[in-house]
Amino acid sequence: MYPRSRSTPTISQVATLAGVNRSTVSRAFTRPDMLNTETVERVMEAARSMGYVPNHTARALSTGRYGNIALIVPDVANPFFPPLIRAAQKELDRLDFCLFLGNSDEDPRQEDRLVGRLAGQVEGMILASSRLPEERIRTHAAARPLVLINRDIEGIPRVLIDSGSGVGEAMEHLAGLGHATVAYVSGPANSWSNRQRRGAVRKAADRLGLKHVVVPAALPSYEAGVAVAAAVLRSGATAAIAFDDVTAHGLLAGLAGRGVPVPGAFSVIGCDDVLGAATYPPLTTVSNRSPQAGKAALSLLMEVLASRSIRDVRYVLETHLVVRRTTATAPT
Amino acid sequence: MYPRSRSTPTISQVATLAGVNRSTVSRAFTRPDMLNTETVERVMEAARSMGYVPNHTARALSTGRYGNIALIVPDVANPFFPPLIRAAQKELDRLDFCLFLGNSDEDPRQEDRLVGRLAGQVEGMILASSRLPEERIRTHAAARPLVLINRDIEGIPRVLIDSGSGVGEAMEHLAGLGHATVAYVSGPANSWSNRQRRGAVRKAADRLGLKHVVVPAALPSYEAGVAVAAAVLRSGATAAIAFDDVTAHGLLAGLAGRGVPVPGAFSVIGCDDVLGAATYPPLTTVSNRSPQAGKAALSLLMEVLASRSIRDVRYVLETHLVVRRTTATAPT
DNA sequence: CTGTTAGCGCTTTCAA
DNA sequence: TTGAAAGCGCTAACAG
Repeated sequence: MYPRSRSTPTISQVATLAGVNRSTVSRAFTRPDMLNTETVERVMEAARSMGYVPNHTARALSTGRYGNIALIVPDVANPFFPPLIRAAQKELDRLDFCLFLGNSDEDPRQEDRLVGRLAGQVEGMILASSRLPEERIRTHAAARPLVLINRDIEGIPRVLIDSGSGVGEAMEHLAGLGHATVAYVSGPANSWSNRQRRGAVRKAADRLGLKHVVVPAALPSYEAGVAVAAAVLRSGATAAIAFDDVTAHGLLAGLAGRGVPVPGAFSVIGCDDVLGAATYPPLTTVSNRSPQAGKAALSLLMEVLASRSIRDVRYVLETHLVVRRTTATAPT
Repeated sequence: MYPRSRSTPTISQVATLAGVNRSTVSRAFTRPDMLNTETVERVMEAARSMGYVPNHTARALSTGRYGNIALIVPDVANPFFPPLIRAAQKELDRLDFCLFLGNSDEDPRQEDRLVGRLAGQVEGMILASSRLPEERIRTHAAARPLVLINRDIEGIPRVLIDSGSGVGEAMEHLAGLGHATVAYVSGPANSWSNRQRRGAVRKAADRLGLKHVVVPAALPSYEAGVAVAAAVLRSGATAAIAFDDVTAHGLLAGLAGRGVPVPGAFSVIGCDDVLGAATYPPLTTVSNRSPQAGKAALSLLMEVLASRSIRDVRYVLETHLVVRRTTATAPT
């Protein structure tokens, strides 16, 4: 059996033993400077002798300061997020905060549910790549400190990884290699990053005089990438930019499965650089800024917490093209 | 500013709107069966219209049930853990629990700090691949429900991924290919999995009449794998089994950098199958059971919570060899 | 400096 | 089936 909650000494018990009022015990722990030195000592001695530890939950309920924040992501297992989570954690440790992690499984309803469940025990939240409709996000943001990653909503503090810059470079790279039409393998419909990347492809295509087609993949997953290979080939493109590295990786496999040599017969570019040089051939991709995004989002959130007010911050992280070995001259 | 009273509706506000007592609202959420069906509906309707969600913290203070559990891992960014985390999350959602995530950064002191910080707000914790000394784990386990993953301590409920079975198969595979001496590239010194894998290599080597050498890698990381390549080559082995896929992947790169063709001149086997077929050549490895481990650990923890007592459960998940393309006949 | 007095938001007897 | 009332453990005005 584990010691029941009853067995944990409360502030009152300590107060009785020390012969002071409960508030004095409270102050001995939170503002010892307000108290007589020997009073503090007496209280601390009593506390120590009983093994008293302040109850985090009671304190949180009373102060509204939870010492917790929540980070909600669509899929922990998507390699884009772990570095972001890790970076956020690192900052939180310094601040003596705890981290709630939520996994929405790419489902807006699940995400909404998580926000609700977590709301009562955190001081603020970070929504990474939120799939929620803008209106829901605004509602939540009005109720509590909230910072967005890769979601661009005016009036809500947000950190954006501008893959547009990198995607632009990718298009130039492709144009330089003589590709005339490129396919964009799209990601989740309600993903801001997806819209941004699709837009960057279109804009660059116009600027560079290339043709482009959009080939939708259901989810950002390896399997979806494999499945989309046929459609990509059918599109008449000689190169593809995929929503992310995971999808690109699947596409690579799908292409290989159809006997299409990369980069000889077809060029592929990913996004987010999460696979490193692990694919074969090593994937040309757009750089990854997710750790920086995690850190920046946390700093922003802490600022908001400190000031108790929302500034309309829009923090943008630039990306660039990382050329590896899945791109080459267009086939003739 | 985030208005305090306006922000999150409380049970009282819902009660007023629904024209019932606070306790009735409470019951509508916790024991609807105790109430008149239409009362429940009226309350729920009011709650929905205000966006009311029960406050976890207040509930916890009142009931002593926190509805939170903590999962501590050495490194979220190590691909072994995200699937495990995801699996745990999925179960928790069903149970309406929230998940605290702790990242110890492979540092026992940090892990200890996390346990302390989290202890006061969770009903139980799961320590995955804990780097803590046994004595610290026992202390923590005595104070609260605790389940271990990949750490074998008698008397504490634990889920073990038996990579021993898979490593044994790997050794047989290598022996069948004519390799006479194999290197084990070891992982973190205080990792149970590492000890287990090293032991399995030794045992199989004895059984099969092979020679084996242990080559230590500092951390389970790509970089460490690259760095260890020279030592592996120097060891006289013609094949290596690495502590995990990430290390194996680095080793592959290190070998390639030295002009050693794999599998022609050297065979490599990983562990945990976290890279899928993403490496080149696709990595022969030992299968991954981490999602099952996450799910099992959570079930175990919930059992402990329900029974309020510790059973000495030792739940073992078997693994097997996944042959891909980094192993071949020993060079002559 | 320290005690008094209200709560924080919710659950849970005990009555009605 | 529902309401009234008493806390859960702690903090925070407000006195003194």
